[in-house]
Amino acid sequence: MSRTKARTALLQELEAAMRRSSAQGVLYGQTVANVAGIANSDLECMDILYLEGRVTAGRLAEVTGLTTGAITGVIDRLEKAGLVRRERDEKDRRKVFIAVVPEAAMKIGQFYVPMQQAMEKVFGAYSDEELRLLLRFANEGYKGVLAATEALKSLLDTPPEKRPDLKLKKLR
Amino acid sequence: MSRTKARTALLQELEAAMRRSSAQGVLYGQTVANVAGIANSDLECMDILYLEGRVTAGRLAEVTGLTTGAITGVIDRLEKAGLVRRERDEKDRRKVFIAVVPEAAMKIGQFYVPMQQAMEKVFGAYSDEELRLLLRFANEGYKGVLAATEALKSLLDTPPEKRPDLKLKKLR
DNA sequence: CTAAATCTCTTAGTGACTAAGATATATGTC
DNA sequence: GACATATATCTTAGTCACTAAGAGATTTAG
Repeated sequence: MSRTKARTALLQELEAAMRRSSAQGVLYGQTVANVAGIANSDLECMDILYLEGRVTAGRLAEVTGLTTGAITGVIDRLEKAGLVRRERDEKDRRKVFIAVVPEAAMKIGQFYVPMQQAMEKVFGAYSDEELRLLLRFANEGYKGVLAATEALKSLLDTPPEKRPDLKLKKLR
Repeated sequence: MSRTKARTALLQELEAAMRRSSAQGVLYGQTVANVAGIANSDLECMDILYLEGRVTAGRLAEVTGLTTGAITGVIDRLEKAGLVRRERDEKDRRKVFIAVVPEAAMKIGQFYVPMQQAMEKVFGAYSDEELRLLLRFANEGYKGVLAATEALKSLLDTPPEKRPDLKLKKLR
């Protein structure tokens, strides 16, 4: 029992630590947007473009959870700033692909240097094997959060009175 | 050289994986705010109140990076929703402490259940020792991100022409 | 060839945000 | 103790990104 108790405490501490660091990560992003002089959502879209490459406007709406109308605004601003280009799909002319302009986007990349340096320092203290564990966790964590997001969204479509009444383990 | 190369690749993969999962974490938060019917910043403040306990309005502004005026709005909305209470400090009557109303805040806590369940499942696959490694990393990562945020902010105060010209290791 | 579906953009209206300053209280100096 | 300065929150006016609804353009299905 003292075994499980220790683990419970550990899990709780872990949850708090992850929330703290993830909250700080959000703040870092806000600061980058601020320094770069672009809106938060604009930066988020740049991030998606970096991770996914050339994507359609609709895909951006899907991933960010914004309406297509809002995305039009995002792209307008990013295009005006010279950070991305609209490219009509020749196969299906309804679609608009968004592509980053590499040279301009590098200016934004600069603002991630402090973060990269900090992370390099942190990672430096870990062995290859430990890093592999962290990688495994990051990937599994991603899948978990993705699934949780879907579960929560489906809750949105369920009328409140017939929701499966989530049980709280404890006061969050 | 092949050793270092493997590590470089590992670090790169790790960075991408962490960005992905942290981006998805942001989306989870947005979805919670949506389902709960409150603004994003309002939820962020609830989170801070959970992590730090009873704090002043000014502290909320400091931590979120919002102006005090914006925080007034946040608190107004949260108070109207019955989620927090304003409590004037009797020692220093200029200050206003914000305290969560536990019963009402639990309704928000519900929306974190899918996330908790997902994380429980993920964590379940790790030994106590591995979890301790993750905890160590989360704590060090937090400190790193915090420091990086400060470094970036100080960059904001430096006029662009005399910035120490950050060198990019590679296109982000 | 027409109807329905899909993708992006447009428009009008809303709400959270900032900047600047007002208000209230506290602290330091003489 | 009175006055100036500092600190903490709130108010106001104006701005900007967002949503909802629907229009326009193109593709797909019958």
